[in-house]
Amino acid sequence: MEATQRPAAEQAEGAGERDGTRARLVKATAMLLQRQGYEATTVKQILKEAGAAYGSLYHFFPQGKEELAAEALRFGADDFADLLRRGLAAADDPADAVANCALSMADALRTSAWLDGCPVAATALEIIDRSPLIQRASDEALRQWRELIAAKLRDGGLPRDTAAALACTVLSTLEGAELLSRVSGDDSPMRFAAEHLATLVRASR
Amino acid sequence: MEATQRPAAEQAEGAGERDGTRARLVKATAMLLQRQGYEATTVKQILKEAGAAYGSLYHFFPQGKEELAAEALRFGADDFADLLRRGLAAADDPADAVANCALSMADALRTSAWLDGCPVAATALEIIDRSPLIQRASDEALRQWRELIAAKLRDGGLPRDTAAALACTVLSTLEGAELLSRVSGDDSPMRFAAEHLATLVRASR
DNA sequence: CTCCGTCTTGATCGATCGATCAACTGGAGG
DNA sequence: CCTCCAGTTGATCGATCGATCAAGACGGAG
Repeated sequence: MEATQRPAAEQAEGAGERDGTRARLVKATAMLLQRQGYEATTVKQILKEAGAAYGSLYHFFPQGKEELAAEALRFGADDFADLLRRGLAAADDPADAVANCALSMADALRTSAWLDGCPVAATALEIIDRSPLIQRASDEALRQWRELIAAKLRDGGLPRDTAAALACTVLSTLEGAELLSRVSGDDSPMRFAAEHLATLVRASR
Repeated sequence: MEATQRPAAEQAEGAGERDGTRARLVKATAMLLQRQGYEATTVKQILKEAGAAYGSLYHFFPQGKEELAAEALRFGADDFADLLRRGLAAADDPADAVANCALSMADALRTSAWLDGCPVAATALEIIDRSPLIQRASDEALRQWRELIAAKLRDGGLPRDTAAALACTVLSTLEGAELLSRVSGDDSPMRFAAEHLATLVRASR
């Protein structure tokens, strides 16, 4: 059985044409998970935001909210990966590149009234040991982002192991600075992170 | 055998709190908030964990779960502050002191199966813009910890502003590294943070 | 046209949520 | 002895949770 037949029009590209019901569900869920986490996000809220009905959700995601959330996290992860790629590509010097990422996040946070940051942090923290499916999706997102940063550090001349460890700390600092910024409603933690991460990267070569 | 049924702590010493039902509620709530956040923690779970009944909760906390959670966050914040104080006091050099804090957190996480870390992070992220009471308690906790770190950096000779900014990033990195460690079930992000934070502090003087 | 699989609709389900409340307990003070 | 009341108990509330399902709309194939 090689099933998987879908309308070619909707499967073709992820972007472009107006979204189908499935895509709208994923998008709406990704936004809600990013802003208020998993438990605080209700199915009703998702359906309203996506303009869909109950049955549609369970048609595309037979396992319900949990399966949809895992898919939404993967969607959000790709989105955030793009932000990192842009920030990293905007400077040759890895130190400047990392600082760019932090400043991009500071911008996104400020202009969204401290709502839009990392798409998995809130969900990941509350789901630990409660949903293997979602925890796994979160873990993969974080590893994907780490690797993006590590690659830039390697290009900058750092040895493989050094780059991997440093990339891990860079991501830690970005995530933590976002927490502090969102809670306090002030982007200075994010801007301090930009400055200090540049210092740290320079000190590591 | 029938000597004293009550702990001697009943003697009121002004503001001293007895280790009674109220204290048990706060303690149980603090633990649950730390591990699974606010929305995932149910009142029933709290009552079972604390060995209390519904009425007792609403007797001590008329505003219910939200009021109890805010109190529990303050309790947990003091607990975590003690961990930081011990880590910071264990070394004269601020760089070593900060690394100590990270390693202490790594220990606590590993020995608790990645459950016990920062007592406010999970709750803070999901509650943003949903409960001013709890968000305020989270913000105050983070500021308290920042100030503990900043004081150590000032003692190490850093100017006031420099110390404040650096303390902010130190706490960001600790929080983010805990996120990565808990999600991946691996304390290396926390240990990398220890190493890199020491490097960063040394590079800042 | 009919047939059939894909997708949508919303009423409805049982479970569980946070919260309320009247009844009760036991020790302190008169 | 009695009253008084801080503290406790658990049944019960209405609301809402995530999930289910029968019914039907829609469009392509025959």
